[in-house]
Amino acid sequence: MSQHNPLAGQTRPTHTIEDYLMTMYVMERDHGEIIAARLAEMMDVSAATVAMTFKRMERDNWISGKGHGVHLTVTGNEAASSVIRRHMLTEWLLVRILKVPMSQTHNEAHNIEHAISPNLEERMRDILGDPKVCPHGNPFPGCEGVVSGWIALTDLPLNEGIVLRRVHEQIEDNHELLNYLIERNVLPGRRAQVVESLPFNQTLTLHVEGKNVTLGFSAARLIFAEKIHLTNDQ
Amino acid sequence: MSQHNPLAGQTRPTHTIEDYLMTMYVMERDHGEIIAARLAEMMDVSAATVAMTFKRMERDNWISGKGHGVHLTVTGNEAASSVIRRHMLTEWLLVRILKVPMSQTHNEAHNIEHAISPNLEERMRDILGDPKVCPHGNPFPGCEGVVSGWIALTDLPLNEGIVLRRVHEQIEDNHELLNYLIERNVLPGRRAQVVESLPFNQTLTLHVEGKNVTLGFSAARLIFAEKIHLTNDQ
DNA sequence: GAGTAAAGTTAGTATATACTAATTTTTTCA
DNA sequence: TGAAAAAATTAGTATATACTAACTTTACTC
Repeated sequence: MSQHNPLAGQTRPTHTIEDYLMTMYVMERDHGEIIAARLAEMMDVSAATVAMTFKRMERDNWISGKGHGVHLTVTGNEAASSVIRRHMLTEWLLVRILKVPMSQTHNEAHNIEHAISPNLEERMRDILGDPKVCPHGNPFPGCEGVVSGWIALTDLPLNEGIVLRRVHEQIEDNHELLNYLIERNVLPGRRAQVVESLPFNQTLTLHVEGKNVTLGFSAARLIFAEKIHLTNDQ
Repeated sequence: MSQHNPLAGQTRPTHTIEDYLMTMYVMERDHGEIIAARLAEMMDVSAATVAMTFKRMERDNWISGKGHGVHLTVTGNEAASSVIRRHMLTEWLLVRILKVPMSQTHNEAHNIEHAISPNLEERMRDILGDPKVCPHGNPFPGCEGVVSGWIALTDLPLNEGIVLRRVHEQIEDNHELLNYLIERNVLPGRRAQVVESLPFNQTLTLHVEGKNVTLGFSAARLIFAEKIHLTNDQ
């Protein structure tokens, strides 16, 4: 209803549209283009539903372009950035204040993010100290620079000291994998080493907190770390 | 969709249904019966919409009975209690942790309450110390006893020391009135005195924090206080 | 008890969101 | 380039939620 007037671009998107915008934002950020079929998979809806939703989104000026040329408009980008910020701030609130286990923060935040007003977002930022990355290490929109120096596990040299920094958004949506990682201390801030890489097997072994964890390349490509420099440590 | 199966009673109600349940719960608690026309006014929807929604609610076993005989089922009561608890815990979180002004907590919480999972509710209760009333002094479901001794301003003797305890839910939904009260320190915990009552004029004057505030009876009936006893003070 | 006012219902319409099935369009690759 | 695979679209259907307008039923009062 509110989407169907000339002010649509200014109006807050529905929860559903906010979900689409978030996913599309990350897709465009990482791959440069938006494939509706991928979106359908990630959001667990049919391709037909995505097509219909795209029509409404285009009508309401969140996106423009057709087929593989779809991209967020300026308004769409702002709306996506907004909901992603709210998501990340909510995650911090859950982790820091409410002591919600890391395995659940993403899912809980996914419900709450849509219900945060601009005023409340401001209050959260105040209390939580204006973070630049979410608890999983993914950057706030506009803070991509903070993470650009972090290197995928698959691209790191063996047996070198590293600090884990980031578990990509795509993993956050995979509950099983995320739990697997959390239970094994594959988490931002932990010191680690890549001790083995078997490209022919598409696996890699990480040493964290005294134990070895074997990861498939598909996951390892989405986990980022920083080399420990003598001058820059923590 | 989820409402349309045999497990409906077990499933979480939609946001809309949760809103209806909350309002109906308070109505039944305070007036013993549910009048659809009142509900329509309070929720700012047409009577026809309420009628249609009641049909779905009856189908899904949240309510039973017809016309003035409508009431919440046991399942409906539980669902209503649940969302009211989440609302009140959210209000405390906003007030205590995020320092959101009292004038906004109700409205902000009204969006967020629907997005709180049972696990998160538990975490909130832990962190917030299992409160028995919301920041406005309204009782958590099952804790009505805590507030039953509090007396409406209209029923208090003049010039006697009192502690304000409760601003009724009905006032929370009236933004203008709520702001008027908050700006004048008519808030739970404040000491006060009823210094004048003019039934012929349907007004009453309260002395709070060094100033006089004149209230219409319709509001004063919905504000409750406790007499200051020498033995039981705060 | 009759008549009005209040409350409740029904009919018809609209939008957001989803689905399946059937098609069409694009891509990719041999 | 031409066929198979992948992606996108259209058609038809369903549900939750809302509206207005027209009616019916109930309740209250003189």
